[in-house]
Amino acid sequence: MRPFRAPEEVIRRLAVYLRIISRLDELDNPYVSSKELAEMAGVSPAQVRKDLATFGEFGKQGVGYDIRFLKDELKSILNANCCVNMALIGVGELGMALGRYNLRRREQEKNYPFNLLAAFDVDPSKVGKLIDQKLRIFSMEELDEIISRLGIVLAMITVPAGAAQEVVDRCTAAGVKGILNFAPVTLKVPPGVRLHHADMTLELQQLAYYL
Amino acid sequence: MRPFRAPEEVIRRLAVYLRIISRLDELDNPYVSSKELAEMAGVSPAQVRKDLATFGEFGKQGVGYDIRFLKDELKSILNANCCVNMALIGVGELGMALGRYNLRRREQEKNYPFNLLAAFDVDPSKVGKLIDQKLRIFSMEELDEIISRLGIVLAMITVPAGAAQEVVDRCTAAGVKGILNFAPVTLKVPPGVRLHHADMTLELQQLAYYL
DNA sequence: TAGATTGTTAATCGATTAACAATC
DNA sequence: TAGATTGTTAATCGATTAACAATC
Repeated sequence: MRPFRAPEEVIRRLAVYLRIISRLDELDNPYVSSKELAEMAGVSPAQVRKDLATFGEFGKQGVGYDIRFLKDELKSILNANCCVNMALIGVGELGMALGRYNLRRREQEKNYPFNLLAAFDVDPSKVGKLIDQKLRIFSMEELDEIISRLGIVLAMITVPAGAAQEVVDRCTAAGVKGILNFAPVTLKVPPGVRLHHADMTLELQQLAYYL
Repeated sequence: MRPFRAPEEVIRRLAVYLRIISRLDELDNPYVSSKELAEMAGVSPAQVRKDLATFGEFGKQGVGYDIRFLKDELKSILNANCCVNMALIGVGELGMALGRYNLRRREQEKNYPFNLLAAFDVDPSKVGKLIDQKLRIFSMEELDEIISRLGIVLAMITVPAGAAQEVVDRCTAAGVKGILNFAPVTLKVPPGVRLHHADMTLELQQLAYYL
């Protein structure tokens, strides 16, 4: 049990490498070189080797990386070989679209690890309904109990900006360890909880600068 | 004509600062200190001063930053005081949700700079329809001509992963300078074009690592 | 003036790149 | 073996933090 955590740039790229080699047909060629992988990921070969070396020695000199082996190792590093239980907080239009997108990928892709188990909304007319005959919408009052009971560790937050901090506080208190926030607002989380942003407007503003 | 481009970390934080001071009431207190701004943005005061100093001297020693003045300066730096013409490529469920979200913010927020002018989809049953009685869906064949004619510089890509690269190629050929990609795939863009990713699955995979 | 806070410089930290010995 | 490619070390680059003189 080491408290070692790799830098997030490395983890992001590992996820990209995993996506790429998952699409490679290992029957065609069972090995891939850092040069090839780098080309497909849009980074340098040295970066690929450095990133992988963070977690071990996965390659063979003169040959490259065994695709099937590397795939399994990356999945193991990224916790992508087990189920990750998730909740969706806020079933507005965006939340609904993201929720259904997730359910569909979960059905269609074998080994898609993200398992959306519960949705929540303040609107009483939505509570009790099912999304795609599968995902139940609970009231906000039930949030703490459901999250604890179902062992939910990740939450996607698609509530209005003004409500986001309170939602985050309640989620983390109930045991959520990672949050993906779509609301255009800065949030605080307790130590040990990871917060990522998927804020469309912030991305657009960055793009606008470089015009 | 400045060939100077600030690092994207700085630009992202400037966008955050702008969002924060836009919510501050300058009648309450017309000045904000780097300490206060840092607290609200979740960064260090030194970072705030360094970021702002990249573009000029906006503060007064012993006093802080004039909120209204800083707001205008940040808007000017980020190109957020003029209209930015955008297109939406791919009107699936996610594209529809993002498009409508944008139209709504454009209506409700004065000075929201992003102007969604056209949507595109391959599905003939969607072509010709309007989204929220405002945004017309064009066929993919019309993409090049519409983008050039309307002066569209940013594109949000919400097509399936397999179609994304071709869409990007056509957009950039037609004059698009910035792309926000929602498809789970690595893309190549020509020099001078900026590409950002808003890939939910990649974010979730990163979060899963830190569990 | 005295207290506060900026702008800036220097020190630190961390990530990327380049190079190459090890070795399949 | 000869050629290829890894894992790793050292060099480079860039970003963050700390400290403080300038000055409102």
